[in-house]
Amino acid sequence: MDHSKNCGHGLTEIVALIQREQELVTQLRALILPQLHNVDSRSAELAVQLFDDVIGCSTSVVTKLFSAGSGSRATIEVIDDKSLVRKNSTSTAAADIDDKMEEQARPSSIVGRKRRRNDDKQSRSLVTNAPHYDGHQWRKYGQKNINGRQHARSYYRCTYTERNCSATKTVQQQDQDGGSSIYSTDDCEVRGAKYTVVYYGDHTCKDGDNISNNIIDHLPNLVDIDLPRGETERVTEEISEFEVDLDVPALLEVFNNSQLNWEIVC
DNA sequence: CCCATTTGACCTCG
DNA sequence: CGAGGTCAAATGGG
Repeated sequence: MDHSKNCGHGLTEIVALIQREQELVTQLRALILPQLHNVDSRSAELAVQLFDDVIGCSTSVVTKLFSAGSGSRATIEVIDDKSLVRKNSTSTAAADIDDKMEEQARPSSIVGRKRRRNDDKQSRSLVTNAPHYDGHQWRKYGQKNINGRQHARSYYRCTYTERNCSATKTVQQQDQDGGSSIYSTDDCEVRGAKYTVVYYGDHTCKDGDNISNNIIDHLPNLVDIDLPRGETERVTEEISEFEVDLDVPALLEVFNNSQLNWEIVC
């Protein structure tokens, strides 16, 4: 991949900047939401939506930039795993029709069972240290070992599927350099680990106003780090601690790292 | 007993 | 056919 020496130019740089922005927003959200919820749960709810909107906007920018450039060389890094990301379908209506035709054409070997892939949903991804602090409540429905990855990928869907909420997400812990241990129980490593979170679809479950109120309450349940059972408990403990008494040093560390990355990019 | 998670089987797509 | 995504029975915790 050749790239111009000039800093700050080109699609990839812009995309990298936006990715950084998304990451920072996510971290900011992780910092603010628990605090805010203690003070005013309504504001916390509003903040969740605002954060979502901000991230959604920047994702749209990336999408537009990419389609405008339609360049072949720039690989969108906001989405770091190409297998996760299908192009955002421009013709949703057509896709809909396709879907229905497909439904009919399918051999009905599967009785009353239909598996949909996320391909036709809007996807946006970000890298974060706190994949569980996204303000929504998720239920895990699967976990998979991915080829060439040190850590399994976890699959989540919105808890409120009964309310026609089709939002799903996948969480993939990024590989550590060195790769000496597959499942490190080292606190530092767990804390410093980064996760690629890919969101599919939008939350349509926001209507009820009692939903977001208990989001934060359940945060410890949202721990989705792919560790063997015993270790999950450890992490849960750690997150609880994090929630009750924000781990400011760790967050500062994160922010400091972000600053470093900024310098690299610009 | 209810509900969330785990886990292996199954399905879909490239 | 392999890899990734989803389902659903089993399991365990509250």
